[in-house]
Amino acid sequence: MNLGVDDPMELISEYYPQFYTKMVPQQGEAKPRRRRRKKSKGEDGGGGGGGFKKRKLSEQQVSMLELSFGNEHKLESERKDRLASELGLDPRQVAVWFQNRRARWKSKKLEEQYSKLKMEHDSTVLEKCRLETEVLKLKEQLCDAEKDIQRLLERCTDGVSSNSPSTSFSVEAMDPVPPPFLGEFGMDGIENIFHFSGNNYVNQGLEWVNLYI
DNA sequence: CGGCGCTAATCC
DNA sequence: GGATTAGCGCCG
Repeated sequence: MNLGVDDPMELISEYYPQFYTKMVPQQGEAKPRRRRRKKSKGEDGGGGGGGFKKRKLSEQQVSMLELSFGNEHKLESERKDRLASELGLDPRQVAVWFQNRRARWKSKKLEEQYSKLKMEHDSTVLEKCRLETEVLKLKEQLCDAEKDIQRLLERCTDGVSSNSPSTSFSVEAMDPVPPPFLGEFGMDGIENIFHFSGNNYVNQGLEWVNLYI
């Protein structure tokens, strides 16, 4: 977002860097002092003493580096050396600054990805919930339709001789026990139901169920 | 070599 | 206490 630079002087510094940075003496004075004590390993003798103050880069230096980073996150050694001399820094400092900056950029991007993923997840959970209630609703409709069918069948078979084999046709077609692969949705005899009721809404509404079976 | 991860040290 | 600067070790 912020390509940075609210101060026009910093833009000028892009074109006259050596001039500009000369006016900004390193606030701690003291030339870049590396070699810092850390846990064990390779303590090269020499002057390795104690009082290293950590010099902070000046605002101008940082904004120049930011500008440069905005153009290109990688730092080829030519650019490194040029930047270093323009800013009056050790090339190593420039390299370190870019490394740290890349690390910050990466973790920021990671965080953005995370929150984006989280939002997607949340809305997916919401959608799942919505679909589950829809399933419930449709199951209820299905149940009602089955009851209607049952009632109509009973009405049909009432006045007719009960031991005629021809009367059992639809009752058997309406097997009330769902086949195992349809179990959860109880879609037994579903074609018969649709033919019978001609309920287009239910028909369309259940189309998606086919995706699950 | 330079990059990166990890981490200490330091600044604010 | 988070941000910044830097050292160290490892990898390609």
